[in-house]
Amino acid sequence: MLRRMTTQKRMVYQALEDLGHASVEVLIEYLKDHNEQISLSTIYRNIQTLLAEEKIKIVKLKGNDVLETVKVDHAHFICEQCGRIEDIMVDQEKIISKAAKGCIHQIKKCDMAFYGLCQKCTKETKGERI
Amino acid sequence: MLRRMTTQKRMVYQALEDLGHASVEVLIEYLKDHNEQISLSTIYRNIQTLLAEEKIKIVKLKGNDVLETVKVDHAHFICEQCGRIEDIMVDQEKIISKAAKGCIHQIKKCDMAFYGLCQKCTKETKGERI
DNA sequence: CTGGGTGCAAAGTATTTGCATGAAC
DNA sequence: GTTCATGCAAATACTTTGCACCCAG
Repeated sequence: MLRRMTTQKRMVYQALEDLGHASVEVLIEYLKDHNEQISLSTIYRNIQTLLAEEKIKIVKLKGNDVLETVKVDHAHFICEQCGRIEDIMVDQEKIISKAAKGCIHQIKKCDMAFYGLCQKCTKETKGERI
Repeated sequence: MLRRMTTQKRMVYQALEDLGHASVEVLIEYLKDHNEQISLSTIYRNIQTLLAEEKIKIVKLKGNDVLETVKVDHAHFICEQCGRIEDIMVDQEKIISKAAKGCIHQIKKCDMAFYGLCQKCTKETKGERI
């Protein structure tokens, strides 16, 4: 089955590029806000199509599903206070080889998410203490 | 609001202990199969309650949500071939301190999932090649 | 042209909620 | 006894699907 690139599909993909990370809900809201001419069912269908084509992927961060375009391997940082999600680079190869040592299985790749306080929230928290 | 421990809540928690990891669907099926006297809405309500009490948590592995009881920090290994999910131990402290070096944010904890071929599937795959 | 894609509305699923009754503490 | 939890059924998401029409390749 040949996959076509359509206006709507481009809209969905572009929205995810713009947003960086987005839940289905946020993605839909974004598309509506930008007055994009696209129906709900088409959004859902294109999410499925793009997932199947591996142009986007779905990850669970802090208990919520978020979509993102497929990028080079990276980990996520999630601020527990403001909810901000950011990409961070880590040496996945090294971590995988470390983990592989204590593991009888053959590890190929990994997903990582780090949680904590972002720079902004850290400053604000310190400020409160004065 | 005082949280009570009820028969049904115990059933939900126990089922997750027994199963190790389970999607909501599998959990429901398990409870039904064991002829447990519990209604659907109570299952959902207890999942919410247990999550709020942090007695269980929800993680996304290979695109699916799974529930598990809260255990000491561990990572997950997911076999890409058979879907088997297993807990593996890794030195999270070390990984966090490594990640923290290249990051302007304050990292407190992390979630990790490793993907690959489990021991069994590795053997089977090798067998095929002979 | 032709077959995959779209919009709409309707159908499915999954999850939540209101209310009277039952059971922890 | 209170107050929270349960069961049932109804309500509310959220997502998928059937179908006629449309457009990318």
